[in-house]
Amino acid sequence: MPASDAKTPRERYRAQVREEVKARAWEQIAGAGASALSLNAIAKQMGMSGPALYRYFANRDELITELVRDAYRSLADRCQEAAEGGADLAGLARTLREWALADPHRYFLVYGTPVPGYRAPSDTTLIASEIMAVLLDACAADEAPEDPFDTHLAEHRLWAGDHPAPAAALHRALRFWARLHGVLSLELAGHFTGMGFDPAELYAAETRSLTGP
Amino acid sequence: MPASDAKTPRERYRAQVREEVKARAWEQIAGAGASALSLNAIAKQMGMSGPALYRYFANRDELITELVRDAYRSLADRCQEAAEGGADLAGLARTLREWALADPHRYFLVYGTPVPGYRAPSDTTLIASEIMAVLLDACAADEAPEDPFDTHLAEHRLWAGDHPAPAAALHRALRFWARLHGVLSLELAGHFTGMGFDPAELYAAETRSLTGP
DNA sequence: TGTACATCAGTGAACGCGCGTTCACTGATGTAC
DNA sequence: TGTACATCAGTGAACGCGCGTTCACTGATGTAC
Repeated sequence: MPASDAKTPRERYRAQVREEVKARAWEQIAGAGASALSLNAIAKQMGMSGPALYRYFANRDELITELVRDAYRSLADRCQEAAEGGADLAGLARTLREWALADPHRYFLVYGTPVPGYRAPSDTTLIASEIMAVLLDACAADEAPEDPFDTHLAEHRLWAGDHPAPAAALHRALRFWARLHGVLSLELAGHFTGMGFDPAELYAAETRSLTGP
Repeated sequence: MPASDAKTPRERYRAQVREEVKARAWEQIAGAGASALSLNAIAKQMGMSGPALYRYFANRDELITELVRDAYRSLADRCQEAAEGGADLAGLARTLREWALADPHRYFLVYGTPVPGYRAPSDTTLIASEIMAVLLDACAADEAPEDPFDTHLAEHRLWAGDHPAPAAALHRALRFWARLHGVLSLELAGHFTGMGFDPAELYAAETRSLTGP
């Protein structure tokens, strides 16, 4: 029997059920947050008994891990697509915002308050650095004035791996994350509700501050 | 009997126990997050039976509300002290960071992922606007170049109440929140760990971006 | 093509746990005469 | 100063709930000869 990607019907079925479990899990997270995620509740919603899920996930933590991985993966994919489509920093900023607004709980699962008692798997770091690479490419294409922080980064650039971007570009990348994340998480956590201005405008202004003169 | 602030021994005792309950609650939040807060566990830790706490708090939600209020209050106080001490924007930025680092969970309770199923009481809005007023004072003292977002803010400044700050100052205030919050929440959620650079330096760089040329 | 066997999905009962909350109660502390 | 009464802190038992997880099992689906 040669090595093959062809899936047996059983494998296909397994994958299908796993996907449905994850879909229900997202619905549940959307309703009550990640810490309220319950295997029993998901099973009930799918018309199965609780223990049945243990055929598909070793335990609750493995399910959460899978969700975090998927969330991260989807952001990385969106960023790479955007970059291949020729997006600049402003384009990446738009991509990030669209991704975040499309599903705030997915955003929070990755960038929000850490889920108590949950330890992220190490391979999410890999995905994070994929995203960072896309961002650094976009940052390296631009020029920025010198800043004291640049000299700090010039000596602390391990996190950039072997990416050839100059320190000023690293700084731009961090600025990108911090500024956009600042607007997004305040907005998604509801801190702008009732204030009357349009968060999208603030997001746009912060985006300009990254790419402007 | 004239109206009086003098507390009876019983009142003093009640206040004392309430404070200890809250202190234990913070310890618990520090360990497992706000959504894992348990009245029974707090009671046990204090050497009392579970129902005893219902003498002091109507229910779990009231306790959380009290914690949120206290957290907000303490930040507002720190900001006002700083402002009275003549702090400028950079000084306020330092105050915010010190407050956040002193107790990350307290920070998250206010600015982090919303606690599922919990609705913040309306009077926290009042405290939030106290903080905003301090910030606007500091922002009004400075000048900044025109930005398209300023014109948006000029027509959406209800959130600033009757504060006389010009639109550019409102913009600076929002920038202050968004940029500093961006660094802080990424840092506190652990997204910079292992990257090798010093988050305090990034925070400082972002602070400069608020007050610089 | 049919039969014998292995694999695997799903069930139902059970375990032990901790939760928020109520209730009727005891005992100590304060108040009024 | 002493006695009678009201107030209130705290207890222990109980209710109903849902959780994650294990276990022995049934029954259907696939595989090998």
